[in-house]
Amino acid sequence: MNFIITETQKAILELYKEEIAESVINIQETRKEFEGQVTIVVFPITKISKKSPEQTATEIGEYLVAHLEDITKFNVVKGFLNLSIAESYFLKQFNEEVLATDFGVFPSNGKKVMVEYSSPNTNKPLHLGHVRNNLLGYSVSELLKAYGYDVVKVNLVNDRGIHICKSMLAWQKWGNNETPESTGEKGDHLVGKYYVIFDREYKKEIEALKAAGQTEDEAKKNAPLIKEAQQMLLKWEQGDEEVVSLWKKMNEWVYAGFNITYKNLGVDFDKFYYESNTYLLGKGTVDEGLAKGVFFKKEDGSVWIDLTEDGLDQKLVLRADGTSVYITQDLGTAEMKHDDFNMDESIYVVGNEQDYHFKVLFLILEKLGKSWAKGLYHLSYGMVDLPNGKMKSREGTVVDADELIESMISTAREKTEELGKTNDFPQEDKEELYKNIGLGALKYFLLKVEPKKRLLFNPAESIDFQGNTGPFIQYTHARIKSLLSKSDYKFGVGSLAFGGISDVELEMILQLARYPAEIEIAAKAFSPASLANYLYELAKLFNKFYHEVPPIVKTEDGEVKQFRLNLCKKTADIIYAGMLILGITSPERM
RNA sequence: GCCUCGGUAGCUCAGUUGGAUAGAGCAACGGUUUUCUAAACCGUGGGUCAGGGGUUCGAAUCCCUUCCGGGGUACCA
Repeated sequence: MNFIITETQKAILELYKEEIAESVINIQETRKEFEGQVTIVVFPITKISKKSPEQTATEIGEYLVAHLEDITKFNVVKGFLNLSIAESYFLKQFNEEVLATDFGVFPSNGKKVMVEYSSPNTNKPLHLGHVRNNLLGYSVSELLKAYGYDVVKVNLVNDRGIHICKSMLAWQKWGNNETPESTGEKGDHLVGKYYVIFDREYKKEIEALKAAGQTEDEAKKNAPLIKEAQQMLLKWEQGDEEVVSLWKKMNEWVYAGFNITYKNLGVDFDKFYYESNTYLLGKGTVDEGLAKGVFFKKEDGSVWIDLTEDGLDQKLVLRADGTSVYITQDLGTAEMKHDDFNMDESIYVVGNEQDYHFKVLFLILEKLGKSWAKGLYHLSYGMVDLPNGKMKSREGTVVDADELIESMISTAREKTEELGKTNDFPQEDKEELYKNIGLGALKYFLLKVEPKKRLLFNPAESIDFQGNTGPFIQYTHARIKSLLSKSDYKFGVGSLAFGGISDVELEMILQLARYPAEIEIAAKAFSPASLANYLYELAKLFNKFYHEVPPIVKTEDGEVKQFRLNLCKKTADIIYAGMLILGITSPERM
């Protein structure tokens, strides 16, 4: 549409004798209720024309029709100049751009980006909140790949700390040597069970101490269990053999469990980092900061940075006893990751409760003069809430990832069998299909919402399979595939000459042509949600088209048939590719 | 208290740099299948875009302010 902007600039120069910036020309798609396809908003131009909006629009309209062959006519509604563009223009665009094999494929941009996501704690199984993180991280990675980046997916596993010791201690005390093998339980669930047991017993002790006259805070500190857990952590840090081997054993159980969940979710990683290897990092960075005068030391020996000039607070970066805090580790880890991969950009997919932490982290790295600090980005997303509030692993009020996946698949099975769609499928294919549909519904449900918004999940209401859902889009794809196979489709660029394409067909061309721009928008915003909504609009439009047009398979006119089949084929291709970016597979049949 | 992110239909959500009468889905009601998959399509009803003020030819969108909700707030990660 650039030619319209250029020509409008010329029109203004000729009519009103003034040069005008491209940005002043506000161009948009014409609303359906008006005639035309492209609209120029002329209000901003009236300042130059010194005439009424209607008169300005009319003058420009007349100029454009006279000078551009592809603009056939125009109409003016208030300050809106609606242009009708020749059908041949769109047909040409469709045949030459949209049907090209490299349509929507971005060449490499030569940049490397790291996406860090998942980052689980190894003391409990994954829940719905983690699922959102994983799907978002995976999808953003795919999106950036599609946009031309070289992507490295990493997982920084939080495999050490007091929380792990809690599970370990409870298992030692009450576990009776249970193992995943002996119980048949998934390893992460087994370990999580002891985390819950710890919390339950710990609370009992707190209550007892409170009954004995201690305050809540005292009781929390003095409970024997928490002291024992802290002892255990100390031993772990000292390399105590018994503790370390228990830690290794239980972590292995958890990893085996996570691997299954990751596989079911369809997410993967190029590299794992373990906090047990990185938690001592960052002290060198602290020294560097002190030397550069970015940090300062207090009398007690603790190290701080003053960010009050940046509207933030003073922040501790190293304790008085020389041990690190969270941000110390993250400073060190950031440097290490950069040394390892030398990436241009780095995305941290982490929940919004850490907004402040990352703001501080990035600011510190910038103040330390790290050239790569400006390429860091915190992809912050909202919590997943249940109707009665937040999920809490300790209290067992969570939607478990494995159970959720399982229930999505069985719902897909029920619905599909109810519809009788898979009666002639081999058993293996059926299971594959149910998995694709169930996960398609789940993934789309979570990804269609803008990341930063928090999201409500009501376990009592099952995730839909109709309307604005994954299965709806998958269904559209399957429908097209069926149609193409029945029509014996062969690719061929259609004629430019034939007339009479309908409104829906025109809309489809426009919607299809938008795909590369949508990838770009989504990639720049790190937002699979906008892509998801685009794909939904495309699928919806296709279904409308499918109903309005007489059966394509039986179309007599070869050119019309070819054109319509091309529309179908391209729609299926884009749905397939776009859904893959969301991590969703679109079946051939469903 | 301060910082930060949200508040759009009964519910779940779209709404790019300010543009025309704010859109979908679900739920409710009604209709569509001798034709390529009805997980579809078409229609009806449903709104003080949290409230107020301002800027503008024009505000869900920008500014100010109040209310409600989430999160953070210096030695947890």
